[in-house]
Amino acid sequence: MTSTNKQKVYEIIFQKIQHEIAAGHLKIGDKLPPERELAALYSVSRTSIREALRLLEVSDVVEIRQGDGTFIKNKSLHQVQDPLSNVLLKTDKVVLYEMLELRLILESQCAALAALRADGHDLEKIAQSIEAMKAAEDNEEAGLQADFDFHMAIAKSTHNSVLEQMIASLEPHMQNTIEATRKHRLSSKANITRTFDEHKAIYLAISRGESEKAKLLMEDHIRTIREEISELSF
Amino acid sequence: MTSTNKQKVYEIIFQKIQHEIAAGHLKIGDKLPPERELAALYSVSRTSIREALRLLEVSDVVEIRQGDGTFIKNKSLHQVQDPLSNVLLKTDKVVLYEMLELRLILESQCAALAALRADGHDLEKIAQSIEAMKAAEDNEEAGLQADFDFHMAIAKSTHNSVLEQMIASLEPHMQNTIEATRKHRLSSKANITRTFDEHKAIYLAISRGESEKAKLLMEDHIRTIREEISELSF
DNA sequence: TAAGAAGTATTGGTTGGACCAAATGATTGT
DNA sequence: ACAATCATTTGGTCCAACCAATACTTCTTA
Repeated sequence: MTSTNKQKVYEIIFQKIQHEIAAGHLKIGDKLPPERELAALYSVSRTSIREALRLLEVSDVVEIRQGDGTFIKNKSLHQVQDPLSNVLLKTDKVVLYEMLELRLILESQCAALAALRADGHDLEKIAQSIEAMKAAEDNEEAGLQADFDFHMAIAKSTHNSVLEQMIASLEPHMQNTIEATRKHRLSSKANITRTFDEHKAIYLAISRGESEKAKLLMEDHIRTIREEISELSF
Repeated sequence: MTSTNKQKVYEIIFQKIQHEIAAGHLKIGDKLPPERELAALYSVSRTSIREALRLLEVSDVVEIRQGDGTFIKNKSLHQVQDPLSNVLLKTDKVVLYEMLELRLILESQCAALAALRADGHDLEKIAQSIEAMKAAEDNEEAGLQADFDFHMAIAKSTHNSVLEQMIASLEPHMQNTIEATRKHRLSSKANITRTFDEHKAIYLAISRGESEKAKLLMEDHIRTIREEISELSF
């Protein structure tokens, strides 16, 4: 994944084909359309199809036989299905609190794991997102993005790509709660640096390898978000 | 591998680069020569180099950054020869353990929340899945389903639809690990009731509202799965 | 002198077409 | 009915060109 989070063509094709398998459209033993046909189907080059199929082969999802074809070998395991595809994303209060509860579970553990596993590069990324948020005081969109980047950087620091993907899949909801929290906090000058301070404290705990403290601070951070959102009217 | 056992060019390049790393010629952090240079070095096309690098990337041996280069990320993975188990699908082992780590995080909290929130109907569903698993001793598929239903019933008992959806999205992976664990346990009569006992203990803790105990029991349950799966992969 | 902007170079990503190689299926001959 | 041959299909490899992201260098401005 590029730092701009733009997905590569072969990654997209890789995911689409896995989705076809997960959805039952393709079953074990089935033969995929030939490469040239897939290229036409997805409107990409045959090279991109080959790269995607290579990923599927390495993932043991397909078996590729020259002169014969590409066959479905196993159900997809690598790619976590988009868990939120069936959950209506709106600011309905119940769903919002459930999301926050999920975040509490996932992100507190992310913080704990990050404290144990973050390397220098990870810590730099986390620090950068904090600085970016501070620098974006007058830029709501940049501040929003920097806030999310902070949480994403911690998820990456766990060095667990599945966990990382799971957090990434929560982005729309997180943007939503971050936006609501920031709006609330911008109403009072005393609150403006609050998020910064909370993020900073979490970062320090992670950088010092204080796993349990990082976990508790992240729990407090998300519980505080929850309290503030309950104050807001919907 | 073709039926004539003729190796593909990108497989050869993949192995050569791994050998370079294993021999110490390339170290973690080192930057590989650019793709075009590697193509000239190995007298193959840039496409073949890209396919080989893709394999290295997926194997987590290198990190590829557009506009920057290809960097050695990990030492060459030890190539496991023929897998001993046909049940455990040849997925990327790292991803499997990452999945289990995610399950540990999510499901232990599910158990904790279920202990606080499960009502009579929830408890009955959990109990039913345990009974169903016991009754399915000679029916592998039914036992597999009942095992998964157990975990799903606990997720439902949290009364958090988002969390429930998240667990449901892990079904393919969970089916896989459940199947591998069950096959291992069926090899010894003493082990046959092990899953039943573990599930029963979790159920009792949940039914008694013992949140922390339910959490710890589920952690132990999943950690045991992890250990058994690591045994199977030898 | 330092910081920021602009320009340049490097390197990975994608495309499309051509050709090679392996496997399969169809056709022909015995 | 079977074997040999040929044609077709489909994956493997190659190539050159172009696009996109990142890093580095140079220039400008305060």
